[in-house]
Amino acid sequence: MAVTIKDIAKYAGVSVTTVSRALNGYPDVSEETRAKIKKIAEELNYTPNSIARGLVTNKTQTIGMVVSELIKPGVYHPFFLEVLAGIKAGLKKDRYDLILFTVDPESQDATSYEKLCNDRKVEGAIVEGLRLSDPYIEEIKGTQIPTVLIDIPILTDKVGYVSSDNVQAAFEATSYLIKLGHKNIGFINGHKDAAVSFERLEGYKKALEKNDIPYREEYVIFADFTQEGGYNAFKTLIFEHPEITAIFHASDLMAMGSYRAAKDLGMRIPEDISLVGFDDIELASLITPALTTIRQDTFKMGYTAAKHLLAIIRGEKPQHIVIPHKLVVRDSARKL
Amino acid sequence: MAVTIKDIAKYAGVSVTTVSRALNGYPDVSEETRAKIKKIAEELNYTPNSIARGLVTNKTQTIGMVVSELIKPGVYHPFFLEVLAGIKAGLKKDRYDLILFTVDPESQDATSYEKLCNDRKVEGAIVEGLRLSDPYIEEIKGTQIPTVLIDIPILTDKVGYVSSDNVQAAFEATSYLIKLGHKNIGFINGHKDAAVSFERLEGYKKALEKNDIPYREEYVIFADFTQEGGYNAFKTLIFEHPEITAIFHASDLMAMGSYRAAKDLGMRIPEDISLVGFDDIELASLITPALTTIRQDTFKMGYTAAKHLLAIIRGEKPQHIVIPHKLVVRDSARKL
DNA sequence: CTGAAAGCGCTTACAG
DNA sequence: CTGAAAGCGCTTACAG
Repeated sequence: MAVTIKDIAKYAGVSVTTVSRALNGYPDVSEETRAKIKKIAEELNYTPNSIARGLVTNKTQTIGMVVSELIKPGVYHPFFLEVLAGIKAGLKKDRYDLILFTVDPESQDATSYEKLCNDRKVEGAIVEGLRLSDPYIEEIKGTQIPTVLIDIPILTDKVGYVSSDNVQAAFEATSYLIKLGHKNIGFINGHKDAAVSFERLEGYKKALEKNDIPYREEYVIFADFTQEGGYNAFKTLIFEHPEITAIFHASDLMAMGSYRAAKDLGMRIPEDISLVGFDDIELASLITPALTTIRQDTFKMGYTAAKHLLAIIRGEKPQHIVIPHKLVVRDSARKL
Repeated sequence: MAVTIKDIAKYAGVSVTTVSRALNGYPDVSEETRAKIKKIAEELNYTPNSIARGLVTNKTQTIGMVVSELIKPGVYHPFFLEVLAGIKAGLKKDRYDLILFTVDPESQDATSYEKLCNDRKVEGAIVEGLRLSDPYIEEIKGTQIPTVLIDIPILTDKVGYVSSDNVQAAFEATSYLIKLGHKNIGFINGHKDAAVSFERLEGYKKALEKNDIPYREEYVIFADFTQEGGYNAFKTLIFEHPEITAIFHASDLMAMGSYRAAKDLGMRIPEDISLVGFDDIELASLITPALTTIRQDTFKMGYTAAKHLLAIIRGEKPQHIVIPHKLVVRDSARKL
């Protein structure tokens, strides 16, 4: 049906060996023969069969992307798309293709991480959005499959990861509020099943400490990165600690929840309460007042993850790569 | 290296033929043999090599998703993720995997649609986000590769498509404004390179016509589905036609632009101007006032596209499948 | 510079 | 119910 290397060989009057070598740019074939073969290949509209090649070379030129819960509201949802775009961009030059795996507890029962990757013979995988308690996490710690994680700190001889400097970012956000004159600063954090939550908490604490503001555990609420979580946490914080004048959030989505809660309580932003978010999702600049937040370069996270994965596949040593962030000052926090 | 069917055959003392048949559930193998083989396969942690199987069966159990401009702001961006989640869900039962192709003018010069699909031997493809002027569009009209498009009307013996009833949806949105008492209704449409723009325009016109309101071409502005486009279009409409009391938008993103423009002009929503959007992106319910809009069931669009593609691959006849939409009334339009 | 041959891991008529 | 053999489309030592 489709034209094969064999057809070309027949037309050109050479062996399939020569055709293969000519088309793959091997030097040991005369330019004349190569030209002839190339011309015929083009005329016949030949497309190499990547499956057949994959079988013999044991390389598929494919990497996997493993994510959980694609559209359930969660940590990574807001910028999944940008990370994905970054990954695709990072894979482009080396002509790797991307196969997308979405996993859930049910599928994970049936298929281990290694099996998932081996079934499709991906040469490596990028993993995003898994909770720390996810069964794949333990497996990845011991895997021999080249893997790069996003925002999940695991480093082995085959596994690296990419993330923002969450400690530093949270430190900057909190310091900014302190510089504005705030002393009673709440923190609406993500859930305890994400490494970033602990890192951001650490940054928050560091900023307080550096400015001699005592850390008060009751000012910190672990929500779940969602809007609803933020909404409830805001109310709790304000009811129980009316002296709070500013709140730092571990995600913009949770900050959106605070906007809603503030409105419900008749509080004005930033007159009555100053808010700072994390992520810089599209919404952040569109809402009124525009949200001051930490921008993560999510495209670059994806791009870097892809490049690093390719490097690991080539045999380089996995690393933790830090992607620069930035505090974006808008209108949701005021000077006290 | 990895364990193969041959290893199992050796351990079990049978031929590879029998192993293959036992593992694939063929009936013509004794239960005793099958049990033994299955047990050994499990013990050896055997994973079938899908590449090898693909080579002989000429089936890859893979479909492609073709999109352009993943993160550039555009029509499909706001709900790409949900469509994708729907596709994954639709593919799950039949155990098809998804390989993601992103295309741009440069890549399209080098690789035709057929070549893109044939290179990876995908059994079919779902296409989303191509402009009508995209070179792939013409190619898809003549392709023999099973294809399902999203929001792009092409119907051949191998190509079907899935979309909302855009005419009806725009008709309902406009009718809603008319019922509220509005007579001078502007329409900020998408660009002319999308089929949905023309369909929505038709629905807008139909609603006016049905209510004996003359259609005024100057009330319609073709923007580009983006926030900036909406912002500029709003200003133009309001400056040139201050009698306008309501505006229907072909996307929520453009409606967001109108929110911003209204704010800049000191106009209140809905007191001074009533707005209706299209899509129901997350933002729509979060912004103040919450945006009245048309909700598209984008998850279902993806799910249906996947199921339909599988059907076409099985030999069924391609169709145009319509996904139900819904007018979601919130606070951005008022009774006149 | 070129070709014959083996082999990648599987499936599938065909024969028994 | 089971096996020997051919073959899917390619790559790659090896020999010349």
